[in-house]
Amino acid sequence: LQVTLRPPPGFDLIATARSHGWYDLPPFSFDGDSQTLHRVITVGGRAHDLAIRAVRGALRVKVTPDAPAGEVKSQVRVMLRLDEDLSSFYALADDDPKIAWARRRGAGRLLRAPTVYEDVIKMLLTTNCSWSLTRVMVGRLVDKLGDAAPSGGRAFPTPEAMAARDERFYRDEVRTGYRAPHLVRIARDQASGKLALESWRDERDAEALHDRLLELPGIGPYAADNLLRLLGGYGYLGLDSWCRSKLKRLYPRTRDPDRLAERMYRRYGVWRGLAMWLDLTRDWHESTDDPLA
DNA sequence: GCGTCCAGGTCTACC
DNA sequence: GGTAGACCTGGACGC
Repeated sequence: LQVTLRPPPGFDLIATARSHGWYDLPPFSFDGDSQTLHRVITVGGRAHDLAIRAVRGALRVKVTPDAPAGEVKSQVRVMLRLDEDLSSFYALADDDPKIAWARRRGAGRLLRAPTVYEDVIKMLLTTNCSWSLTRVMVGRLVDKLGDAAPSGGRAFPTPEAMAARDERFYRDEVRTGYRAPHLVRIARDQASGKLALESWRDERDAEALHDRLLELPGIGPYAADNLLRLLGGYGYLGLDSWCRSKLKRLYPRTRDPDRLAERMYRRYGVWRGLAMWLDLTRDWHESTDDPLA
């Protein structure tokens, strides 16, 4: 099956795919040579391969095996944020020499998973470790519990599949260390209905949502700020060791990157988290090299 | 080959 | 409300 989507004006697939590290974690992968974003999604309990390419202003999605086009389109729209309105952010950025490039480049849409659940689990696996360890932990989780697609790649595990395993499994086999009990609790609460993470996409009160994110086990300020971005709230900076070191590199005269960021992006108000992220990742969009290689 | 450090932090106990 | 210390893993680094 092949489906076609009409992206909004100015949309750029490459800038969206490589907007942050998610493209580097399965079930996403990005092929720089063919400029194709690959992804395994689950539709009707089965794993399907997607290959997403930009062709003459449209998005072409090859789906294997066939799946209902409407369901594929709706998952692609969520992942690529096709329905997000960034016009008021770009209006602010146009006056800022540091970030005015973003509109021209089509940057600003942050890639996300088709489910909030997947984003939460992955964000938890980025905490207190190197990016290479995040990649290893997510890879093992997907390999061991995800359903296989025709390509041999696997879908992200469902909450039910994850809930069926215990803490030992996440310690000894996925090797997530002290994060294991958090994974079990989030998976079981989501599978049982005690948590309803997918409904959080409809929450428009960013502060209330931020508070709820912080209540999740293993999710602290860094992870909550960044998850909120994936839910459409950009008012928090989500500073981590990578951001701080990049801020120091870009602005070597600063001694306190936290204060600098607080001051420098304040004018963006509810968009300040996005403004900072784009400022820090500008070089990712200026080169075809993989920034995470 | 071995020890140390720290990376896209969080939580608890204690002041 | 502020802070020290514990917590898994694996890659980088120095010796």
